[in-house]
Amino acid sequence: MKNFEINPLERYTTIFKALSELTRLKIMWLLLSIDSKISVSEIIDVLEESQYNVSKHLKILKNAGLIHEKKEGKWSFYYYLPSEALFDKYVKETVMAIPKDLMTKEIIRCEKRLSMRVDGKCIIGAESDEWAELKND
Amino acid sequence: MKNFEINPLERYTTIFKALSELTRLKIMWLLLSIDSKISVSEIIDVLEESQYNVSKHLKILKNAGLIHEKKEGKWSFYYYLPSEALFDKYVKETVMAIPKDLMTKEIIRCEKRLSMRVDGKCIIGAESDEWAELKND
DNA sequence: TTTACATATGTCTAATTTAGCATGCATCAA
DNA sequence: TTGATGCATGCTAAATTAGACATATGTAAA
Repeated sequence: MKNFEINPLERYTTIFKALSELTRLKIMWLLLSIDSKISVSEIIDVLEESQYNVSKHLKILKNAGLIHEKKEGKWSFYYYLPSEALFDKYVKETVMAIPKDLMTKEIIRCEKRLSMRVDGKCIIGAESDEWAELKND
Repeated sequence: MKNFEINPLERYTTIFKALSELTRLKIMWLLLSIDSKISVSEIIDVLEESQYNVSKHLKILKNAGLIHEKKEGKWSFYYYLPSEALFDKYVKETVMAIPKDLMTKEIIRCEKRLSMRVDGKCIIGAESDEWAELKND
């Protein structure tokens, strides 16, 4: 984690930088939109990105303080936790102000992927046949 | 100027990227705060950055669509022009939500520098003795 | 028409960032 | 215990970015 003691303004540039990359912006948008946590493999499926990229981008978002992580068994779940800070609230509003139709594909794939959960839990792995059947509709 | 036709989402990542660097964030904050245009040499004096850096960072902000430019004689003035787009409005609110006390030095230097204008015009150059006397108070 | 000034920009280098690949480490099931 | 799954991370090369320096362009003043 970066040391913001040296220059407190860096906390803000770090947040903007975290949102300055396409995959991270998509992840952030999804986490702000779905009112639930999501696992790494689910994000991999939704965004069709490599496991490496998703993991690393999640770490950058997390280090910026934008999202949080919770481990459950072998899964790592990431989620957005509303903050009381004014800046953080506006960051959320800003990202949510991105026109929804630019995220159509991501929304559809995310809904499909999350609907495969059993009892609200992420059960099915990234490479499952069930997802393979669904994902390219 | 970047071609946002390829992926319209890049318009948004480009804006976040423009704000992800310290000097540019300071410039943006100042332009949002001072309800007036400001010349390149005034910014150089206020932020104590090189002419090269200020020019280049201004160009990045301008290419992101965050600020605008107006040439007057040998001066180039930059300014913020409020936008009707929801995203742009929230970007402004977000930047303005940065605690003011993190910009104290910049505020003071900017007020001093702008007070040196004559008839609202930027007259005195960056290297003038008058500014040299004031700037290190 | 020189000269000074304000600004932009091209080149080089160093630092940072990104993706691909491979590997390591848990956890869980068989 | 073995193997499979979910995830993190170290290494490398490629791409991007930032700053220093030098120079070019345009304007205004002498």
